[in-house]
Amino acid sequence: MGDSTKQLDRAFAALADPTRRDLVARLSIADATVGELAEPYDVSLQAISKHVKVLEDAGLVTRSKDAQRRPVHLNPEALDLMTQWIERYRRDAEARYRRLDALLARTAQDDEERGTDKEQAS
Amino acid sequence: MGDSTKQLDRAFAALADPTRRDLVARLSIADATVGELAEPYDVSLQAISKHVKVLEDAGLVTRSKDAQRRPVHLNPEALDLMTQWIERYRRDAEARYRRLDALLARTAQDDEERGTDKEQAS
DNA sequence: GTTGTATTCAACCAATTAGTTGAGGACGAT
DNA sequence: ATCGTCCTCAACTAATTGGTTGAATACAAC
Repeated sequence: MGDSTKQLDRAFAALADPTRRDLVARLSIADATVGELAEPYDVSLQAISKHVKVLEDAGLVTRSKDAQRRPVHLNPEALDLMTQWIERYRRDAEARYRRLDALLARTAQDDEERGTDKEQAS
Repeated sequence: MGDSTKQLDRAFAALADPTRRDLVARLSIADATVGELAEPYDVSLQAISKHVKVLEDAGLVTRSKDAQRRPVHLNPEALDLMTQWIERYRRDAEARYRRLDALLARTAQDDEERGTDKEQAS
């Protein structure tokens, strides 16, 4: 199992939680310490610390050291990895459906021209 | 809690599993029945059926009825919803870091021009 | 050195999840 | 009507997860 597999596992799992998505949204505006991040929620500071650790293990954020503070910093490259995975397959699927739609439209037009309603093209 | 919140919860959680990501990858090529999907893996058919249900509850796939078969069909729009969420915040973060980098570069240049190496800007 | 602040570690609990096996439902073919 | 096929439902298990509280660490400041 490739290494990027586990990375994607963790990244998608990390964003599956609404609190963690909210943290990411806030970190896209500005870096913040764990304490600052925890302030708006009515869960314990430790719970938020855990959430940040999940984001960190997923590679979505990094932490630096500033005295006893640990400023959390969003890592856009990890987000980019996710979109690239998704977009690859979304594009394939959409291209396929466009081709299928075009084929169906052409077939329907042919039928109409021939005045047929329910025939096999053999 | 918004409705799109739960949708995103489920979609991200669904793609957090490597087997389910593999299913999505294969469905981007062609629709397939549960039996066909299950064939390559060495887990039970029921396990794959459950995985497909998770993808379905997340809105990532739909199922039609063809006799006793249930062809599974990838839904690119759900994937699009995910990329839109991610890209919004990725763009914000990257724009912010670009601005910060530019500022730092400018400051470093100013320092150099003044011949200073480690000074506070008041 | 003692105090205060910022954060993590550890142990625990309840809920969820990915897997199993066994039974059952829906449908086509004979 | 019965048989085989495709698939889901139900019940169970083991592992993971999001939350809790209490103790410990790291550092600045006094």
